[in-house]
Amino acid sequence: MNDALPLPGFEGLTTAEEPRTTRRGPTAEELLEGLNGPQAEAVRHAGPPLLVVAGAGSGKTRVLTRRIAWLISERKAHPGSILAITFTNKAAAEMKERVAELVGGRAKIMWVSTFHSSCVRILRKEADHLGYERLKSNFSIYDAQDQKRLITLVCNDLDLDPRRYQPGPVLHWISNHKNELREPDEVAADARNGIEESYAAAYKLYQRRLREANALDFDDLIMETVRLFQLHPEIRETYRRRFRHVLVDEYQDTNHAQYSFIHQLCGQSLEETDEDRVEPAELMVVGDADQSIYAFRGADIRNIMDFEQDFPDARTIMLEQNYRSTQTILTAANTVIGNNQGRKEKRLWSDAGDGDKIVGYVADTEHDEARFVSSEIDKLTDGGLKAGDVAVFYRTNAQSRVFEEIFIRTGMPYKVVGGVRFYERREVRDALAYLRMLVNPDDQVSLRRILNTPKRGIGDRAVECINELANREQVTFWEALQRASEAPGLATRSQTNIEGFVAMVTELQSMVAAGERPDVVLETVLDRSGYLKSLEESDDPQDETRVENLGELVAVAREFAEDPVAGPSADPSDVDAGLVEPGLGDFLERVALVADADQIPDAPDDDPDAPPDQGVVTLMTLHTAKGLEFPAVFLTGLEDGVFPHSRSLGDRPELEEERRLAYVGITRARQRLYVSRAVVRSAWGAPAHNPASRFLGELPIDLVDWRRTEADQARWSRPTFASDSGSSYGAQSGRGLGTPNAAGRRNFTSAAARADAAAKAKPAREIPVLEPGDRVTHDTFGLGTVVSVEGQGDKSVAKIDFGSDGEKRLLLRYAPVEKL
DNA sequence: TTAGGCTCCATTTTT
DNA sequence: TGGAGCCTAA
Repeated sequence: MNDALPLPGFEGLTTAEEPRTTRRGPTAEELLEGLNGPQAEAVRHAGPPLLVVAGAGSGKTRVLTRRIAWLISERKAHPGSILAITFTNKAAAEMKERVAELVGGRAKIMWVSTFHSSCVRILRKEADHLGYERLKSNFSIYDAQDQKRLITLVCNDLDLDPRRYQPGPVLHWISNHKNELREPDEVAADARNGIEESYAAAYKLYQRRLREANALDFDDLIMETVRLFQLHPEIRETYRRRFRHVLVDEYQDTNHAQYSFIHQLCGQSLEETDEDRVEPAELMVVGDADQSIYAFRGADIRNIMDFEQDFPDARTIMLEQNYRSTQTILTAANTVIGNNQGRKEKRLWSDAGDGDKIVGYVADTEHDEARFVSSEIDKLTDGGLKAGDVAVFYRTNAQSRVFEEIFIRTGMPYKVVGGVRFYERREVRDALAYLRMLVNPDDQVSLRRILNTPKRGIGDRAVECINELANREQVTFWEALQRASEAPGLATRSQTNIEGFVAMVTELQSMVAAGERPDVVLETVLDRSGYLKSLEESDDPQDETRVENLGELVAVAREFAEDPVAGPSADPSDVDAGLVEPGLGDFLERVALVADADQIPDAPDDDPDAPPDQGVVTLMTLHTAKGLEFPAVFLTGLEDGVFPHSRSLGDRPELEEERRLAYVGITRARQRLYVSRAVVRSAWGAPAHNPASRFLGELPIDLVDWRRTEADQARWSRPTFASDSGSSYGAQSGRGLGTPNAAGRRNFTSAAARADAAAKAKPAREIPVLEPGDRVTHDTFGLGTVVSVEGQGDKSVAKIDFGSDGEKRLLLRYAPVEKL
């Protein structure tokens, strides 16, 4: 067994300084203790690639950590030969910690991180081969916001009609191609029509601009690493030699590029003739196709479905025993997910007993729903549960507001996970943009962002002139700024302002060059740029919290400067090996890769006002909830158009992804599950009327205890409406789906509630039976032609082309549509 | 060039 | 409902 080989090419990484006094590792018995058959088998497995199909709550994290410990202490694997890839930085930190508990400090040397972090480390190390001269020390990593700014510039330069080519779709298109590892030229050659040509042109220029800015976006991090491996087999072999054990968590969420990365390391060697060829690393992937909820960002469920074909001698182990939830909850989850087609059957079971029934509630409005949730939480906490045991899930971040309002009113401590994250706040991004352009002046996006922030009299006109100079002289934007006097048509006033700016930046850069600590640089920047002052002098009350946030950012930087190894996603192995001396660039890299809500010391929210030991109620989106569990879970907003989201209605794959999301939500609950919906929900101003989510109908009827149903709702709601909210329900959109345009709204003369009840029990109006090609008329959109029809009865949804108004997807039960 | 008022627009999910 | 971008006046 070659597990104990030294690490060729990584001589710097030895375990020599590792404390030899570490207690003896755990025994085999200890490592297998408490595991069931399949779990133990996965831990002990050796040899061929292994797929562990891990149902929700089946203890996969435990299996992963035990296996890593097993590799180290039983199979004598060098910890440095282990590469474990997790989905979030948080998961990585936890895993590392838990392995360290088992085998001691040796665990530090493992690579445990996300795909992105791993790739950054490889790129840094191998930067010389990539042809970006300065890549090694100071490239910027562009996140979605930066990408958006850049693509806007690009589309501008290409004179693309901004209405037709919006940043979002263009970026999405580019991202898809990057994930498929397709270069711009390749894509351009395949373009079939004008639109695709424009997209390809945008891709090409975008990529060029990235390069000029010494920047990589998130997709590049993976793509460039794979390309590096493909172009330089000798580098790939180095890593193949180093990483003898590769473990991938959440495999169902990998995209094609990530799959290729894994394949480079663990596939059969490509050059069969190569004498040096290295046996592929031992691979274990863990995942659950039913929990794949990231297709929208390129995750390819086929990666896990086809694992056995991709790795021919692979073995599969199924973990179906659930240690988390009651049988009631599991049965519900199984039934719902059973509606998806083409999945591999898997039945979770539990010996925890049936437990309580699922509680259902139909609310009048979203406020009513929030009240219900709040009062139930009160009952639960009275009954001995802690606030921290409770979570409220919703589909979109915007839905958190009603809950926050009621929790504030009732004094229930809570925290919202996700939402506008710390690193996405404007002031934080501004500050980071300053730092980024100091480290990497070619970073045009950052530079432009802060050029006139705070206002220093360098407006659009001036930027335009500089840009022109840059293009004419073929120099970077920063170089052009330094030569502002040569810019054609630049006002003297602007020129003076620019010179002042350049002087300030130059001075700050010398600080960075001198190796000043990140926190010191940051504080100086905030001071010298006048940014802090402009906030302090502002009378906008929001700016007060902005100042506080900047203080927080300085604190983060200080913490990093003092102890770069501590904190989230620390990768001490490089630090230990002296490969990294933490400076401003490393701080920025860390921040770019860790833009994750729960990593942020948002302690002010968490600690002070929380009653000791009680914790706080957690509010989050279903996506954020993946991987977590709570004794009591509220699944809210179960309405067609909200969850499943309106954009997924009528598209089978997307709808199935929504269903997997429901599955994820349900299986987060340990003991108690609540499902609720609101008949009327205010979305962007006007109240909208949503039918019950189809997922509610998929729950086994005898498992749900309906506290309040639509029938109750119809019976009781009118007085509620009159006393509760009087005025606001006069005019309502009659359409639950489609675009709730302000124009032509249809009045519900009676309470919306009654209309819904009537529509549900016995349609108030005949539902028109439509076929593709039928001509129809709509109260708002006028004449249209039916494109397609899905679903039946009161669930049927028609896609109708209204000419200039575009195509709409309408739920026929509500849509004011008549067949002609 | 900027500030302030205005309209209009939009709402998935994120490493 | 709110935020972001546009236009106008100074």
